[in-house]
Amino acid sequence: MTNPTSERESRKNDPEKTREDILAVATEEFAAFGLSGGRVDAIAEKTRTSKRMIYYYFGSKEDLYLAVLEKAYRKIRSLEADLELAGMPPVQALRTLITTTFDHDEKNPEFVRLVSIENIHHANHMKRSSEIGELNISVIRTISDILERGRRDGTFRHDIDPIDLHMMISAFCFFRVSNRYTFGTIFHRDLSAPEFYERHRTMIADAVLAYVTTRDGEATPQTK
Amino acid sequence: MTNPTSERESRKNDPEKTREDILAVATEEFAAFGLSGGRVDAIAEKTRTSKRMIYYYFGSKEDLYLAVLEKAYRKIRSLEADLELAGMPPVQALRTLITTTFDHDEKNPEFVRLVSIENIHHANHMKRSSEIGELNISVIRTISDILERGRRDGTFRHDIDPIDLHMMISAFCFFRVSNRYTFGTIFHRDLSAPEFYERHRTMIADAVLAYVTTRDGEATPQTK
DNA sequence: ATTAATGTACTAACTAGTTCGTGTCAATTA
DNA sequence: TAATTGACACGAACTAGTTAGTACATTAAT
Repeated sequence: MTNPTSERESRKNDPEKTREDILAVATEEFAAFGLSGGRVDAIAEKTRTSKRMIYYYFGSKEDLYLAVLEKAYRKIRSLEADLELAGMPPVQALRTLITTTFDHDEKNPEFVRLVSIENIHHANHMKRSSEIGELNISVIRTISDILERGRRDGTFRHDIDPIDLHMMISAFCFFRVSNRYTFGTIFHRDLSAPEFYERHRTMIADAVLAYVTTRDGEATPQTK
Repeated sequence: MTNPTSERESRKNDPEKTREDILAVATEEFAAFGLSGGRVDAIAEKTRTSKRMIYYYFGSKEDLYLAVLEKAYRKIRSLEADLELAGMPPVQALRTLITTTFDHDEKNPEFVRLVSIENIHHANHMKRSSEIGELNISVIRTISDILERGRRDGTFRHDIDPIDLHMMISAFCFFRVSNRYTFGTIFHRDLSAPEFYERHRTMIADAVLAYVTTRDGEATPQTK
């Protein structure tokens, strides 16, 4: 019935490629429309395989979403690892960490969007993931080390918590990407435009460094 | 036919209350589950009225969502207006603006979530809103004025753009709330816990003030 | 020949939006 | 003053279209 003549297209099984293909398409779909907004059928259509395969490999929509999320986190983790900040003087190490974070978020808006989406869902999928739970504490050790050395050589203030500092750095870099659209609409400024890239990158690093290098007590005046 | 006996519950028409009721419930629903995740039927059930009324007053799910968003923005706008920062010395004015923003985001997580959700949707609804488009530029004027006065009396650096500074302040305050869940899961730290409130509030203000008060050229060292 | 991989066609449940009919109230008319 | 009318406010039940997930059959690989 289905094409009895010669042009019978033969199939090639390639499980890994199929899996990766689905993951890539799903990443796009979920990053674009969210978990509830993303459509399994839409993913299936954009894939060179079928919906059946999505369920064959990933079981459910939610598990597919989790796989997408895990892949995104795996990527950022490897980035932080090979920075070799331990060899640099503290100020330079911190500046490098900040600009690296900045560049990462700038270049990976889907990652930023996926994390935003996961927050809308109260991080419920992430909680179920053994993988993501473990593998993000390395940044904190890196920051602790930089802070420690900066304190010892007298350049950094003494009352900074590493997780707080990480939050501060992430906040800057993340917001610029995550809130692009509302910000752009309200202030008529396209935050993804190249003209702001260098300026914001420097500004963010300057701000964080200005903070960590202020003397403890006299930090900043409460009044003029 | 319908209950011929005495217990005929009479209906009271109260259009404004009905409208407000729907809006309040919809705000919760959309903030909790997003636009695609939020269910019109769920909203209808939690309301003391029916689904018919939602469509009667708001026309469509998307228009209801837009109404929710507009109401949220209307609220923050009124807050910024009555601050009277013009009378304060620049450093104090800026610190007040920062802590006010911080407190607002802290106390209105639904607002933060709605804005996150709107960014997932590329701010497409906001773009259609005449109301939101106009009414948020007042902050920029306020910041411009503070920066101007700070420059004149020699406390602030000269190369700061008011919109950039607003972004910086928003980023800090917003991220803490918007990324609560993923952050909490990864670092086992509940950012909504009261023990961090004062510390983060001070930290954020200190960081911004440290940045704006650094001398222009020597800002922060590129290397140690 | 047995298992792994894949495609087609389907379904059960859900979901945004609608239909149709009823209750409320205030202005108008008798 | 009592009855009438019509615009607005409201509710229950329904519909048409979608959407996540599956049953079943078929083809490749080892």
